[in-house]
Amino acid sequence: MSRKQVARTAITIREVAREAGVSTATVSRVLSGHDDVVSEGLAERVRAVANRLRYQPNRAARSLRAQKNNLVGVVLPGPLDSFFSGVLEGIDRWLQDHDHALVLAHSQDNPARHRICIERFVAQGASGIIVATPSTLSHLPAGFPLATIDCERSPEEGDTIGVNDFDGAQLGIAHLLKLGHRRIGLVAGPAGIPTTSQRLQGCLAALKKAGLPLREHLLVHAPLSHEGGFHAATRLAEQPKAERPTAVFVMHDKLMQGVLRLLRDRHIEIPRDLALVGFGDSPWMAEHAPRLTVIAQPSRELGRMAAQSILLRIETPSRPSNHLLLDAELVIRESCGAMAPGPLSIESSIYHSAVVLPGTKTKSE
Amino acid sequence: MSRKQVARTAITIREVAREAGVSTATVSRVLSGHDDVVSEGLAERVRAVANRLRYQPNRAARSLRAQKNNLVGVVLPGPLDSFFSGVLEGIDRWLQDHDHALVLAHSQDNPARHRICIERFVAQGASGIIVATPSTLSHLPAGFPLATIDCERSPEEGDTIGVNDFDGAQLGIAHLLKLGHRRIGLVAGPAGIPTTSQRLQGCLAALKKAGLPLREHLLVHAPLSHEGGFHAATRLAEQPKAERPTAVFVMHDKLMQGVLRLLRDRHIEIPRDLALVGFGDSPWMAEHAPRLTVIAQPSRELGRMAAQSILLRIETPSRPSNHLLLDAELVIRESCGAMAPGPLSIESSIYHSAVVLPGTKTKSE
DNA sequence: AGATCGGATGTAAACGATTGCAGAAACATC
DNA sequence: GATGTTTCTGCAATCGTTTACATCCGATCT
Repeated sequence: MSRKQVARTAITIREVAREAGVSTATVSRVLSGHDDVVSEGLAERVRAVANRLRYQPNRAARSLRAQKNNLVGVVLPGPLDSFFSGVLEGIDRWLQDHDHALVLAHSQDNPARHRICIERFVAQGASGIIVATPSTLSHLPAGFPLATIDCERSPEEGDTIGVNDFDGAQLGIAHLLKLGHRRIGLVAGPAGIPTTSQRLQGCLAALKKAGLPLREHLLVHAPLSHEGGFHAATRLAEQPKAERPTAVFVMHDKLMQGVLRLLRDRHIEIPRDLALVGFGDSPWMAEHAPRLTVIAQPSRELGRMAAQSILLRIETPSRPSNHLLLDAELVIRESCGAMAPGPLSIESSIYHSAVVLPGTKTKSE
Repeated sequence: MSRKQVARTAITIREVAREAGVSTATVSRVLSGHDDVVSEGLAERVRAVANRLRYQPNRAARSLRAQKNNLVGVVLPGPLDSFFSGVLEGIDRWLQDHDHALVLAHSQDNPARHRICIERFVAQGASGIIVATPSTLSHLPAGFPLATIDCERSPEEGDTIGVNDFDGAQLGIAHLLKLGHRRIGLVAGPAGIPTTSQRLQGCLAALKKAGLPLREHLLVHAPLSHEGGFHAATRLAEQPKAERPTAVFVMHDKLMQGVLRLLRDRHIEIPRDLALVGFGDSPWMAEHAPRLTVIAQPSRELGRMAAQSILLRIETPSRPSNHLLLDAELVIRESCGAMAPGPLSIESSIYHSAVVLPGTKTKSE
């Protein structure tokens, strides 16, 4: 009688209970894993019925009762570059494997919007929030589960996960030193932001360790843009010949392409005329001709750790906040001459190419 | 008496009601916009109290009651390239502006995972789903609000939003023809997938319109990878000199870098020796030296339309499914010689560069 | 004046899942 | 056989909102 219409409403625990001839309590106990108090036979029967009916517990009801929905809010800046894409993927993967869902919001690099995103997450009752945009976070309840990625924050505001920029930069310089370079140009991001200074300090430490001084005229700061990189490179190229660097460490993805442009304009060939090391994990750097040696940030790993942290904190709000620093990695490719450029190995990937006639049918419209 | 502890639980509608001296029904009516039946004075008082207490309605309860949570699931393939990032941003923006939240899941290019993602969304009671990975969708309830982006599907399964690859490709060829090129190399994706054939058909149409035949030996299919592009370009470069193309249309981001590599290996200079047109909107193509002329897909727009569609469908499940095709756009840059390469304009961006002393303090540890 | 109407507010029943508590068997112990 | 113990299952309250329905009250109409 009740199915005079096609069942438009999802099936509930009550229907499973009725069908199996038990109470809803029993069904709940079986399906929620508290089945250790239910006799095995019954449990089996209930499971069978639930399965047959394709029963899916209603999340809203569950959240209401449990006073927590398994949602984790993630706030990212506007356009997702490869770094944030990696982070996002890492977060997603961990959350999916741990029965949580990822609610995404772009702050669009707008502090007001950023604020709104966070407030909305709190209002929606998100269990926790992961933020990857440095900004003020004053407006969330004290003790709210929070993790920040790669943005320096006062440690008392939740967990922080970051990249060890200092050691990463050291790696880059050390590599160049080992290849015999002594005049190394440094193209850094804008002074004053933590990432820039960490990386710079790493460079200095590596130089010092080798007993070399910093040549101040070989250090250039630039805003994080194509043009920034271009002009920084210009400065280096305009040094008197004897002072000109034999290698350059470009400490940000966004600066690299401008640098490359200048090198091309001046017919400076990599790695013949100049060794080059980048920082970041944009895929294009791996496929650029020549392929660029870089310090790669473990972006996926970063996301994974952030997700892990936030879940731990949700579980145990009182646990002391922890602060992770993941190591960056030196990926040696062709741009320092440390690896022969060589031709692409054909066997490195399955490929095919064929000529096809233009008669191929495709449904138009 | 009730606040012997710090208020750990969020405040509810009941507290607002008590504080304002009215019933919960009244509060609900005021706050949910059905305040036209409530006298203005009371409504004002209630609003004031709610505001003072920073009352935020509980989403879970609301969802449970309303039988719909305002969540839209989005399934994307594994690593987010710039296209999908744009799509995602477009979706997010629209949803944020329309009181819905974006729940993200990566399918990691894995059909099984893809299936799981969708099932999970359905189980979580998502109001609708947006999919951008072509795959089987058989396992979702008939009539479930669904929108697909840029993957050809049978039209009865929800709304579809796509790019007009046909016209886009025509645009690219037309541009090259206008510049006087007659031998145009075509580097296409793998045969058999809809995107490839649409673009190819567009090329043919443009050639036909100009009264030119397709030169079959100048058409090469390749798998979507660096190597694919490299080998395709190799084929073209190995044509007898008289047959060698004066321009090449590379119809996929992922093929472009391989092509560029070959050109560099053979010292073929762009645009002097060869004109080049790409397809896609990867930022690196805009900043590559030389900057590449491309057919750009309106990725953000695509996302926006998908979100808009899905909300309309959620609102009116019965409405006829619609199918959008957005136009791609020709972005003329330097790689065809149609625009003088010229130096970077300094005034095009605010920049600064400075030499700083290494003494800058940064907190270590 | 009494009946009627209509506007403003409150009452209480949903929504679906979980869980403390109580009750009912089944079994052991004295 | 009565009582205690254990094991299993059901009852019913609960989470916070929304909303159909009842109620109340003042105003209008006859």
